[in-house]
Amino acid sequence: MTTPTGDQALIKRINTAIVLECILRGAPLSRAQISEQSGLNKATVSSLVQDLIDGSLVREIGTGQSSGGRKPVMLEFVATSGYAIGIDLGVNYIRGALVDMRGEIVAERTSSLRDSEPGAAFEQLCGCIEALIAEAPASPYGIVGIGVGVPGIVDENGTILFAPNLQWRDVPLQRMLSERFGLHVTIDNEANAGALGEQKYGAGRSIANLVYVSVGIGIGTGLILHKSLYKGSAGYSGEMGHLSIEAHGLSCTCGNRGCWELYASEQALLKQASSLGFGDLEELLSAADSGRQDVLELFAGIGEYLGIGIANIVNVFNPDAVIIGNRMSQARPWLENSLRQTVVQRALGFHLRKVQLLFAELGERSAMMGAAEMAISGFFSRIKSA
Amino acid sequence: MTTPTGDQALIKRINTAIVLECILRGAPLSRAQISEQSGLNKATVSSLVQDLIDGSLVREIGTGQSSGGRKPVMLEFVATSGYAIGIDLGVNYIRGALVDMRGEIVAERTSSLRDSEPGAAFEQLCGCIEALIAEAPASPYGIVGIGVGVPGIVDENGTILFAPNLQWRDVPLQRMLSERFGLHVTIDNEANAGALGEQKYGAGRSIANLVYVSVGIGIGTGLILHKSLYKGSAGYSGEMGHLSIEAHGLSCTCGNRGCWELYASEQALLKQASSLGFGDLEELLSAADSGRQDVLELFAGIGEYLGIGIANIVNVFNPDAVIIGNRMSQARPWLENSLRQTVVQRALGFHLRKVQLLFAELGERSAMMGAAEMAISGFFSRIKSA
DNA sequence: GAAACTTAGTTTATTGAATAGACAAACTAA
DNA sequence: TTAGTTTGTCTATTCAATAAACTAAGTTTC
Repeated sequence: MTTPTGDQALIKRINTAIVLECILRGAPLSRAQISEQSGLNKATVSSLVQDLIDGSLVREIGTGQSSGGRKPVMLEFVATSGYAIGIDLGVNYIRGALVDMRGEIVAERTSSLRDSEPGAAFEQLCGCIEALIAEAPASPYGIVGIGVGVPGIVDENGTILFAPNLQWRDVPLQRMLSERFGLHVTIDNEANAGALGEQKYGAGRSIANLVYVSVGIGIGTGLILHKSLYKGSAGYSGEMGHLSIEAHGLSCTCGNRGCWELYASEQALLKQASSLGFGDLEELLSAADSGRQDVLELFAGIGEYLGIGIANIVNVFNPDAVIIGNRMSQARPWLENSLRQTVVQRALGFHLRKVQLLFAELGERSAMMGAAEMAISGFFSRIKSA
Repeated sequence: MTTPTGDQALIKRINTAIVLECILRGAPLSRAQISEQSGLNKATVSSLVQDLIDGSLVREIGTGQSSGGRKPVMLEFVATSGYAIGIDLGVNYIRGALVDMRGEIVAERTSSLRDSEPGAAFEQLCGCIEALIAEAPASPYGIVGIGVGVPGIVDENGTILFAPNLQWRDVPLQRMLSERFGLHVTIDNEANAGALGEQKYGAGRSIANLVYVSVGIGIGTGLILHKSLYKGSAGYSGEMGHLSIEAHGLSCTCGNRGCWELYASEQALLKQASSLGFGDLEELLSAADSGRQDVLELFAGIGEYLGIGIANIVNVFNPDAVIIGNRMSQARPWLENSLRQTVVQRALGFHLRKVQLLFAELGERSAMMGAAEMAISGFFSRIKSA
């Protein structure tokens, strides 16, 4: 009633998960190797592997190299046992992908958001999802779920409480999508999705504690602590864009003053750049690329402010890595120096021994891949508890 | 080898823990009630309870009220099955307690630290521990462990890497104490210990996500996320005293600028108060108590700066509660208004719906009780895995 | 006050998961 | 060929949880 009680089914779930994990990590490997790596008895492994084969999640792919005895039968995860949809719903675009169970992209669609009003945007979103579903090959489990990253605060029921740049309030996107498609739907904010994406498929692969800093129009952060997303008490932690770094600085629409994102986001950059005659990030990037001094100084300034906030993050979380993602990560060449210098100057020495400063490997796909990962891991946790 | 594999012993450990948890929570209750609350079968509960009785951790205390059938045999946890030592090693004091397994204080000793040089302090600490051990009644498990909270950064091996106000560096306190006493020793920093103490025995009882802000000479924080201490990658997270709240503010010894503790700690208060002719916190408290206007304004100012940092904490962690502890919590009557006002003004509205702002209930005993709790929970996790 | 119900806790037989160890299958090396 | 090795399965055993029957000890009802 209260706590999940322990019985034999629990053991089996645990051990099945261990076996599956071994296969996912170790690519082609034999039952004997799984037994050795996991510490499980050979007989146990055989039995669990058989169940996984019966469940179409694993298959035999012929014999491997002998090392002086009987040849091993190699196993691999069946990446095509099902497919997941990952969506990055941006302020002015929709980016979606159909991925297999290993996160390989099978189909991808990007379109600009024609009308950000909730009703119209929802229809466009559904269109994108339908098109992706139509491209899915036949598979044992079909579409295992839909994950969506959104630029706003999401509660534990998948309702978008507030998306400032879309001007949305209280949009129950999870319910809407699951009613429409009859599939499992997970909604989370763009930064959490990005964090998951980088942790699973990108720069932070298998790092236990990392902070993903999504620097776009605003700044969002996704926290992965002890290998899992930390969401706070009501599901909306990580609003670090509104960390105050100047107690008596600029007033922010959030009610606070001196919020980080007023100094270090794309918006902050563009505001300063407007007096130089630049209108968007792309123009600034190419100007920097061609070496314009004033633009380089602009980027260095943003880098410094990013560093101030990141030093705070490092001091608070002592993470293994901080990953800078979203649009601003494209400016890496012109940010990195001043950013690193500031962090080294400002973070406590003990932390610096270990923390890595990384840039997103998936580029603009971090959030989309993370959204897909939410769907995939949702599927795995369902089959584990069934 | 890698992952802990699941077997029947694991089930038994899990279920024993569930049963014990029920008994710890539900005070006197019967086997039948445990079965109902936990969902475990009556027979299973009977068997596990018998093991716990054999292990002296639980005892029968006679029959209870019948509700229309056979009278139940009531069970309770044997709080005196063992004792733990909890120590708060301060900058200028040593506070220690002998507590039973339920955290009731059996004996307590406080002394001022005569000489903060590591060798001398260690001897005084050992003296305190010896005296407390001598007061322990005979019990099945004896002294189950020693927990120590220290004002500094501690690594995963219980070595004090750096304690600025004690001027200690690289003191392997855990090894020193466990060699001396032959007991299990846990060391953690004072803020982590305080967080644990308040979460287990104080204002934050059974709250899942809380941030304990220890406002003393400096500011430290202890993070309890998902009901367990979050320690970061190397064991020293939570250095929020060095969160920069004024990007271009005062220079701090840590290398950063505008650190929170330069504006909101006891040290900050005393610095401002010196021009008014006050030398320590106690004088200021009594002046405030007698209504001196300038002193009240001083406290209000500190309250505001505390609020600025706490608003940041709330935005970052979305905790269920923030608990203000250590010496400055005594100033609650004169801080609370300006503090609450600032937090309400600066934290994002969504968070405020849920977050509670609390003051430490254990007062100066938070860290000591948390240290004892570290020893007790260490004991429980040992008997679970044995 | 006896019969009928209720509740507490134990006993018994069963289920199912993991395991050790025996074993068969399939290979290498000499 | 023969000896040794490695892989994977089979068999008997152990152990924890469980359902169901059962004993024990009450209360309620008429």
